[in-house]
Amino acid sequence: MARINTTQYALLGMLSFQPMSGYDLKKFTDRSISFFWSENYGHIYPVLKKMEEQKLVTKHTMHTEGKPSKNVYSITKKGQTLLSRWLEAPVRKRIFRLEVLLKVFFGYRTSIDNIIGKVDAERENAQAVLTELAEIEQHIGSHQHEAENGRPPYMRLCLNYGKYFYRAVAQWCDETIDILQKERNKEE
Amino acid sequence: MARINTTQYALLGMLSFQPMSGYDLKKFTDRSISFFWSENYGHIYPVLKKMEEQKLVTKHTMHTEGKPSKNVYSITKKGQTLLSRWLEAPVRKRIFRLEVLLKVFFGYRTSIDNIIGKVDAERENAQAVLTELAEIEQHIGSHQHEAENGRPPYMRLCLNYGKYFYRAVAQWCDETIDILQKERNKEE
DNA sequence: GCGCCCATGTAACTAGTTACATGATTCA
DNA sequence: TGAATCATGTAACTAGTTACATGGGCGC
Repeated sequence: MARINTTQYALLGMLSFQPMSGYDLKKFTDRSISFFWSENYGHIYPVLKKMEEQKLVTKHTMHTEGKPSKNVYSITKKGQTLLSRWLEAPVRKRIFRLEVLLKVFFGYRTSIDNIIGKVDAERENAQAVLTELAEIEQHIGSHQHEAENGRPPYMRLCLNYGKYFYRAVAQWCDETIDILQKERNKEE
Repeated sequence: MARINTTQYALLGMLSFQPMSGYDLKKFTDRSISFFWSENYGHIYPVLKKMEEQKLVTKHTMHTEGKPSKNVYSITKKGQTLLSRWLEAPVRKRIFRLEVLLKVFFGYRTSIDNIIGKVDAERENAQAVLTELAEIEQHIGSHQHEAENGRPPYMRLCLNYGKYFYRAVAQWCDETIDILQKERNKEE
């Protein structure tokens, strides 16, 4: 069985843009694609090491004045080939698990107010992400031409997904809170 | 650190509706809440065992004519207390990882047609889930009164989430395919 | 006789998180 | 001098998946 390490492909993809260190990769993830992807150091460093052994990346130590030196990784030809093959493979269906819906589903075992609170927290989170997305959009807006350069606006398409998704979540939260508040009033 | 085993709470919640076996729990998950939750045997059985040791559930062997006998688990008082506490705890933020967006994001490393194909598969999946949700809705529609019995329609609220979410995904897919097809035509 | 559903379980593995340990430089 | 940022890494753990092993009963 082919084992698929999604983190590996995420790192290879980022390195296909430019050589980066483990620290850089984490920063890039957190700042640019955090709304649909995350990584942590405890996973990044071991995977980089493994990829170096397999010659998918090469390591170079870089010294910058006034900063600790760092290990910068570059993707190799072999790495690029592997990345391309992964991009062509079908997307694995990952059944997502929504803890908040599990709590709503078991709502009978707790108070309506508790559930309303949980949904409200979800709403606030969705709003916060939407704000964040708007900021990223503004930021890439000013670099649009350099970044896209006549090619498909892939970053923008990802941002769109975020907007569609979190807007839908916010709407559901509003509707749900409304329904639950009416239920609560009925009880009184 | 308090360790949180979400599967454990999912199982406890389901057992709070009625006593079930490992097999029943899997069936329930697949048939009723698969659009936002999943479990597999390799996780269910060990967790049930662990919960029995901790006296959160009790096991009884049930014999049914013409069927293999099965181990039916019931939630205990202690289990109910733990479930309530979990329901009141804040929802843990689980950053979801969307493989399809990762592929879109790395679109420059492959062909537009490949990306269009991936998005199209996503669209078909969303449509299929929407159909499935409609079927579940129809099914619970006929049992509405018994199930909800004047209490908040929690199942329905979960279904609504699914509808909002997959409709949003389908819309994004349509829009994205449209944009990418125009890009492809530009290239020719 | 075959395929499907019922039913339970383990072993091996892949994936991902959290906590800890360490230490440099910059800036207020 | 202390907080923030830069930078790398390991150990221990939690979570989740896949494959395998086993076997009975039902309906066509």
